[in-house]
Amino acid sequence: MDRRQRKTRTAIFNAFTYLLKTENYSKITVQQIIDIADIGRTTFYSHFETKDDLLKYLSQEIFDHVFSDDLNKEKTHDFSQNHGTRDRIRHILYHLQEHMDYLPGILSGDGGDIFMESFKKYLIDLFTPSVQSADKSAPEDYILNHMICDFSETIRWWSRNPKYTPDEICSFFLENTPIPE
Amino acid sequence: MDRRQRKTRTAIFNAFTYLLKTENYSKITVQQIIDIADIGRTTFYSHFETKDDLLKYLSQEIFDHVFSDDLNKEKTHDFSQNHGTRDRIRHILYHLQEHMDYLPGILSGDGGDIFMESFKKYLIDLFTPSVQSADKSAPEDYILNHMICDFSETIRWWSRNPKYTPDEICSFFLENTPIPE
DNA sequence: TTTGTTACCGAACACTGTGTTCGATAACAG
DNA sequence: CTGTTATCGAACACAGTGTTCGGTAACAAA
Repeated sequence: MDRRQRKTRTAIFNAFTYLLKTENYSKITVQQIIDIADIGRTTFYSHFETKDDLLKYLSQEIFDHVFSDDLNKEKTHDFSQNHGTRDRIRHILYHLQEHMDYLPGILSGDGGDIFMESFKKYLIDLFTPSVQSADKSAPEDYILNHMICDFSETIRWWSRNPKYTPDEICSFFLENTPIPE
Repeated sequence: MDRRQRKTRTAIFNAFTYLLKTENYSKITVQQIIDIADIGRTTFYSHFETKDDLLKYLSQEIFDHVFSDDLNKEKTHDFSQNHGTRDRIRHILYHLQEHMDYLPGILSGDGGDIFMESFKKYLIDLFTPSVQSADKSAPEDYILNHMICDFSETIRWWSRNPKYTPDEICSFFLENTPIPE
């Protein structure tokens, strides 16, 4: 990839995350991003189709970081279906902590929908084994949805109460959303 | 209140809920509402400051309907703190079902934030007793937030799976978000 | 019925933000 | 050195917002 392309791309991402620290996604305008990234209007639109498009790529970047080695580890030693789920959750929370300063800005309103759409794909892999081994009358779909919602709400809550460690957050989560071991 | 005012007000609400049945809140424009309500532009803005403002009033209207007699019932015979919570939940779900056709349109994206801001105030009253009698290590604030999120997500799920009865939904909810009796 | 008030109308307006076009410039790769 | 490609900036059309203003018609009270 052209060095110029890389530079503008990171400049855009930096400007975007910078703005997300103090403003909700919906309130941020493309013009603001352009001004702070200090690039031409045309340049922005040659990289991303819309603001929503930009958020999709940013989300993907986050997930690549948060889930990358976690998934590898899981696939190599593939022991009983949901043993180790707790470790995986802790691991994800650990990585997620690094993005915590601008995550609230994403998770609110329309941004939340875009982010969650991708996020859910990963969480489905994480929680499906637990759902299947759970013995409940509610539809699997409901329980899965429930766990995903709990997890993402936990992250949202964490971003408002950042004093807690990933391990504490993991305990809070598992205490209130029991996962069969 | 002037009959003309009442007529336009309900015309606006009707147009709004009509649009919400097929479109998400964020995508709806004031112009669409005006066209369908068949009123002048000036008239709309003399009733509501913005689209967000309109949603706040609509939400309030919904809550007035859903929580009205429920709260009365609770205040008259005020027995042990959280006995009857299940009944109250069932009762709320029953009323909520009537608005289910346009609720998904509200709950997505920015609309969801506005709706939930008011909704939470009611749910805090509903769940706080249960949280206090729960014996958990997580902060009360976390657990309360957790329950509120579970409940609203249950409603969102229900709106996508409308074939279930309020009683079934209530069971699903309580099965996965235990409330101490 | 008359009269003063108030809601509604619609056309126009200023404003903000979006996404595109085009020609010029400068960085890049081979 | 040369052809390619990313960037730039200014201008543009467009969509949506919220306001202003003068005219009209419904209202409520005398």
